[in-house]
Formats: sequence, C-alpha cells, structure tokens
Amino acid sequence: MSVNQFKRGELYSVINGMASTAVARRLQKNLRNAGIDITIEQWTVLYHLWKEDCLSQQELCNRTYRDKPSITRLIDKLEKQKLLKRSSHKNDKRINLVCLTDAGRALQNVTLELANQTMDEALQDVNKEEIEIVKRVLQKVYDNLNPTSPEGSI
Amino acid sequence: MSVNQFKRGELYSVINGMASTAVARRLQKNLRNAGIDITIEQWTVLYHLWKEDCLSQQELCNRTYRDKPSITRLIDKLEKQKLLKRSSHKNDKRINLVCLTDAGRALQNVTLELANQTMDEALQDVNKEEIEIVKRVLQKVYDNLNPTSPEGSI
DNA sequence: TTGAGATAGTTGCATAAACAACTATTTCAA
DNA sequence: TTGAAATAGTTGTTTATGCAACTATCTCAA
Repeated sequence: MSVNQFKRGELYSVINGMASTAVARRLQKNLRNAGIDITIEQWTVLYHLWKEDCLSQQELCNRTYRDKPSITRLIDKLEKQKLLKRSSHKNDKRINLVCLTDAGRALQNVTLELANQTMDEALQDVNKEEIEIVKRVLQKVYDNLNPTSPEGSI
Repeated sequence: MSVNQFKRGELYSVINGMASTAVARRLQKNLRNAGIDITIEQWTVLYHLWKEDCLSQQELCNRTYRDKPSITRLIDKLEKQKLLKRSSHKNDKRINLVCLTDAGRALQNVTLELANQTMDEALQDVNKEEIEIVKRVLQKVYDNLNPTSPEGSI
C-alpha cells in the first residue's frame, strides 16, 4: 500500500496551483500598481539574466523550467520591448545569446524590491524552519519527477 | 527589516511553479498514456463534482480557485464532451447547476487512481509530517493573499 | 413598489502553456 | 570526409489564464 494514500486528492490541489497562483497574481498586481508593464513570466526571464547575463535560450529553458517554444516567445516579447537583445554566439551559430539592455538592467532593483515585498506578504506568520521544509519538499517533488534535471538549481 | 529577507528571490521560484508544473505535467502524461483525453484543468472540475455533484459555476470557481470566465470555458468544453451538463436552478434563474453525466461519473475511479499514482511518484521519500507542513504553509500563503477566501477548503 | 446595487454567468482580448513538426547548425564515428 | 544523429531555435495548433466589459436575474431598502 502507498505511503501517501491519505487524502492525496487534496494534496494535489495544494501542491498544484492554489498557493503559486495566488502568489503570481499578487506579484502581477504589485508590478502593475508600480506602473511596470511586464508579465511575471517575462519577469522570471529577466530575473535569471540579472543573476547571470547573456545566457543561451536553452540555458534559460533549464533555469526557468519552461520549454523552448515558451522561451522563444517570451524573448520575442521582451526583445520587442527592448529589455533584452538576441545576438549570435561567436563559435556556434545555432546559439542565441540573450543579453540585457540598459532598460532591462534598469528594472532590476525596483522589481526585485516588489518581489521581496510580495513574498513578505505571502509568508506572513510562516517561520524560517517551515519555509526551509517547504523548499526542500518541493525541490524533492521536482526531482522525483525530473530524474535528469540539473541539480539543486532554483 | 523583513522576517523573510533571506533568498526571497529563490523562494519565489520554489513556491511559484516549478513543483506544481512538474506535477501537472506528470499527471497529464499519465492521463494521456491511459488514453483519457481530458486536460488536468478539466479533470480538476470533474474532481470537485465527484466530491459533490450539481454545483453552481460560482461554487466551482471557489473550489477550484479559478475565475468565472475560466470556469465558463472549462464547462463549455466538458459539456461538449458530454461529461457533464448545465441545468437551470429551479428558484434562481441566474444560476447554472453543473451535474455529471454517466460518462463523467465513469471517469472517476480510473483517473483518481492515476492521480494517486502521480502523487505517489511525486512524494517518494517525503514523510507525512513534512507533507502536513507543506499543506499548512501553502494554505497559509493562500490565506495571506486572499483575506476573504472561504476557510480551509482545499 | 421599484430601482440601485449585488450576484451569476458570458464574451472579447492579450498572454502563456504543452506538444509536435519543422529548419539550421554542429558533432562524431565509420 | 561525410552523413546520421544531436543540439538550438522557430512555428502552428489547441488549451487555459487574467482582466474588463457586458447581460440577465435577484435582493432589499427607501
């Protein structure tokens, strides 16, 4: 018999969606209220470029857990808004390097502050230890379902 | 200073998406492999009807954490597939009662088994206590961001 | 009694997701 | 050396989301 056979239906709802959707909506709202006109999905791409600029699209796929078509289209939009720019890799013409523009870099501080604020709202009255457990469990869930994923990268 | 000021950027990624996306993709794949041609979003609607049949669309919104247009369209699709049926409320003509058909009821056992199986895959090597903490924290996150939400309903 | 406001549901528009099928380039082994 | 397989990226199709604006019905207080 399954170890987790109790109330798994409910568990599905918990892990899948409700909290993450609420957080996403709130961050989107906070961005909008600040007059910043990007979606959270676009923000996520920028976030990874702020951590390390000039990544390939494939690398952005790995880091954002999205598939290649999704990244292609997100980058299309961000390039149209002049927040980043595609350029060819010197030695490998298959690869697009995606680099921030000044406008893209300019969004970093404001939006990270908004994201932090959003997480503060979300995590009121949740203590550090509990947060660590949630992080570890959700990472474990991910790894269980993606055996060959890049290790521990969040 | 914020209580949760450590690595909140990473936290965002954890709570928002990566695990829930992985679970959703896996469940979708398991459904597909079993030859069952519905999306997980559609499945979620059916799930709540299996728990309690003949709910209003508004009630389905509350229970699935989706907005009204989303539910309208999911129900459009499910009605087209003859898995459920809209009917008018006797006393209040604004309300659509959404009830399962025999075909809709027939999917219950098979797909719940697949969902349980999926959650077992996802939660390998995660113990009960940790799961309870994750449930509690994510519910807390949701409540923090949705002050007037229906209590504890998962 | 009536009409303003609340509630239930629908439609339109923009964005994003998954998946399959496609092109271009590179790698590597026979 | 060359060509099959691998890798990087794009396009098409279907489905779903959020938000705003809309219609229909109901409630309740002046």
